[in-house]
Amino acid sequence: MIDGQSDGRVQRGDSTRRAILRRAADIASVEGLDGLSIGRLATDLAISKSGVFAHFGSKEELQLATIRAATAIFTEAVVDPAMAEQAGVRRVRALVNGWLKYSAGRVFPGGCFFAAVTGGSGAREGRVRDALAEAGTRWTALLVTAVAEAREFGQFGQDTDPAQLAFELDAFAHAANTASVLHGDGDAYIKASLAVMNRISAASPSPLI
Amino acid sequence: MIDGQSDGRVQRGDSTRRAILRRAADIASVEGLDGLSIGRLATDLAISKSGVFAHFGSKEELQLATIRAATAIFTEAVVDPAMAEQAGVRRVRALVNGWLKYSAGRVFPGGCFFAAVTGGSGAREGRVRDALAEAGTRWTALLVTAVAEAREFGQFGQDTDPAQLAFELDAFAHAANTASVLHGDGDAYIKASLAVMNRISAASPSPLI
DNA sequence: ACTAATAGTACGATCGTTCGTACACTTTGC
DNA sequence: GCAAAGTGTACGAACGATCGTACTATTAGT
Repeated sequence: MIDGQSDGRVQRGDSTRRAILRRAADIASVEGLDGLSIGRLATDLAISKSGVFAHFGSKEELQLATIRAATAIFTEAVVDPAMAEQAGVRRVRALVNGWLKYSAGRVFPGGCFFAAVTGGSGAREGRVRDALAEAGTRWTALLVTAVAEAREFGQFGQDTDPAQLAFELDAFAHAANTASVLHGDGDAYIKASLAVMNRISAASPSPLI
Repeated sequence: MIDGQSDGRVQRGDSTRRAILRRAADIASVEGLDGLSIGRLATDLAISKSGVFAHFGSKEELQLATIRAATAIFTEAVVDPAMAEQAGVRRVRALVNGWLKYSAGRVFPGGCFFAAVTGGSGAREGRVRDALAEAGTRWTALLVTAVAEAREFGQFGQDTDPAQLAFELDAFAHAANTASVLHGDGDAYIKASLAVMNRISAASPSPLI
């Protein structure tokens, strides 16, 4: 059959693959990408170890696939809704607030997947680190672009540096994630929201006239 | 001999113990506290595995001792110099700028030890996570206190919320650390410095009169 | 029959941990 | 002063478990 859609075997394979990756992303968000183990995944999902292994061929490939899966989940949870907003400051708000909701709502049990995984894999060299760096770069670029658009629309002052503003907003969000995960401090999200609000209004054009 | 100082055995033991912990902190700052392995430490330091093990009795105890050692290094690098400054906004600046220098200068090869180690150990339960949480709490409290003092001195407006301001300053610092470690982005420290400067001057009393 | 997904088995390596032991040093009793 | 007893550090070997990976069946869908 030419149409791969209707091969039940492949469908079954895709389904278990998805299950593996969803579980892998959850585990990694708590224990890091090195906390992943093929044997443990197999036990958790009641699959044979070799069955899990066959899907990826190596642990590094499993880690990379996990990063891709987590990226997709993140995109669906944060990026897509924000891109549905109109460009400009509304989208900037949607991105940051969506991120905060994504972290607070524990889309991954360990909070933000990338924040959890960066420590422990972010300082090493190799394809895993590169993939993480690229995911980070894409997110930053998205935020910078959104800010730049808002400035073009006159919603931020001309003296606003998009990269700088994006850096600060992202910093607030990540700080809230860390505080929540490590200290169970739910107020951190309120602090972050407040900081974001104030920072955005501070960047509004001619606030003093 | 009553004076315990002169027991050559203990001195030797302390010296190797320090060497183990220094190396352990460096490794953990790159690979996380789970990346620590007794066997690897032994190999790196040309000590027997059991020799390393004997110093701690369990891996968890090694991890806890590593956290304590890293805390001491951090305190010496960041806290002590800042506490030597006069209380108030100068000390606030010294704390944050000292932290940035500590991160940029790679006192630990993986950047900030605690940032690196929190992902992967921060979301789990147990004594290791508790120790990390406590270290974080102490640092935050230090920063909040410094801000509160500055406000008492009239260096920040009365409407300044110390916890909020501390949260934001700390967020900038950590964001710079992450960007530097993950993307090799040295400009992040400049962004963070700028953000800190602006945020502090925004909190200065009556800036618009 | 052919193919794709999964299972089964086994491998070498490394993990944390537990032994018994050797050596260096200190303290004690004579 | 000097040997005996005690203490602390480090060693080497071995343990059971788990790791990633490599094979060869087996099962199920086309």
